[in-house]
Amino acid sequence: MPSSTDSRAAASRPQLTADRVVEAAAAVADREGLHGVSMRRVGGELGVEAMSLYHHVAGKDALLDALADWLMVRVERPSPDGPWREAIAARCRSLRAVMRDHPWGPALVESRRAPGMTLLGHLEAVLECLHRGGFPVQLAAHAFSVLDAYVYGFVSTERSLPFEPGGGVDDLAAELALPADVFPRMVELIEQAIVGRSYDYADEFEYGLELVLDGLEARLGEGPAESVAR
Amino acid sequence: MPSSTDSRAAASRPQLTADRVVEAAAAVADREGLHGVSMRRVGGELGVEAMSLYHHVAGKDALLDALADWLMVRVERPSPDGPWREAIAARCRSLRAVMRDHPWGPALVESRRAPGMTLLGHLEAVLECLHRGGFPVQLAAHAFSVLDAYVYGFVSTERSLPFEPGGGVDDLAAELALPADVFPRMVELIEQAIVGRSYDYADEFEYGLELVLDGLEARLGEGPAESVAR
DNA sequence: ACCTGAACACCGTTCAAGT
DNA sequence: ACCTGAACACCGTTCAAGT
Repeated sequence: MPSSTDSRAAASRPQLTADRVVEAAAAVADREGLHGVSMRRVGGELGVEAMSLYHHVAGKDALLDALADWLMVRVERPSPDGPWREAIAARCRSLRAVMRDHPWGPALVESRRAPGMTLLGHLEAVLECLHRGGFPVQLAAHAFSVLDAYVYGFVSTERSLPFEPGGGVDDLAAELALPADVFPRMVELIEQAIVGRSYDYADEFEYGLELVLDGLEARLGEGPAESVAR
Repeated sequence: MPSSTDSRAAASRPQLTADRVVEAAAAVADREGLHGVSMRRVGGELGVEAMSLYHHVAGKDALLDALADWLMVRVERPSPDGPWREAIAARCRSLRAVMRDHPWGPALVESRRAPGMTLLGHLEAVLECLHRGGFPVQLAAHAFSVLDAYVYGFVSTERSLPFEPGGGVDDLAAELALPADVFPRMVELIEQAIVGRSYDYADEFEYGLELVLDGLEARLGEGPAESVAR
């Protein structure tokens, strides 16, 4: 038997690494929300004391930075080939899907100060895709800004809206205690737009996405020369 | 001298009320960020122990709900008269201005589960404005969704972007350690779109806002009858 | 080298006690 | 009625000590 790797616990407990720490943090966040991600609890997830984590991550802030990176790795980058509109639409849907699967995502990304390398690489891929699609630099900046604002905003507001997607909507107005004389438009919207037709909030996402893409396509067609000159 | 209001401290320290507690919380948030809003610190802001707050707010969660309400009170509601586009644009700019003045706003709103009465009243005003502008219910729902997603998303992403608005941008690429061979599009964007012209991120907000409003106006013009029928 | 126990300065909240 | 001190169960982080 070798003498260097003979610790008793090593067999049942694989080596602690930065990656395993981040993975554990993601698991805790998925289960208990961003609020539940504490050094002690992430340590517990790995069968280790909280203080052990400090040998692999600089601190909680660094761990959250790494967790934000973990999230962006999961977002599909737009393929630089093929029509830009399809590629960009696909990456926007992917971004939204990742945030839906990990509801703590928007709040985490929002709380981070500087963008990580994975996020920067992702943005680079988006810009490259737009560039090949014929977007001059200035218009690409606009496109990037409005697209990301829309997608992040959508996933952020989606959960705080009065109607919960997929939930029962019959007693919704009653649940919110929305008197029809004070909130007539709101009650009307809930009744007509949700009750009575199979309301899927995913359709809402697509509607806005197409609206934004239409706007960008129109401005792209207005003539790239003008954008470059001014 | 009256006997009911003779406490010594009462003169120097006005009555503690729920409103004053929320106001103090806002002051702490403005000064130290959302992270700094603790019961103990809000109490300290009022010259009172943390436990005293519990006589006026149910707990920290209730205090944060009230703080989110405090924020929405400051957002200008769209006037129901006049053209819808101007009214809606003004309220979007107001929403953004409030969030700029209180950078903890997006994270706070994002963290709240259910919308407060002030937010509901605000949404009602937006829907009423759109209704008078000729929006059928379904299109109003779309408009409301895409507009709020854009505005919230914009203020949320604005602070986590690589370029800090108003800051020095000359050494930006170096600061981010962005090698031009790995991030060519990014470096190009920073150089051409920011350095060399007076880049104001406020313009970016207007650009996207007009794009979204253009899209809504076009869909409104396509014929409201169709939206109602389907 | 990697892990840990004890310790420090913080949290939100409860509760019995003060006025 | 309103305020508070002590207490409880938590935090992130440091540091000296273990192996």
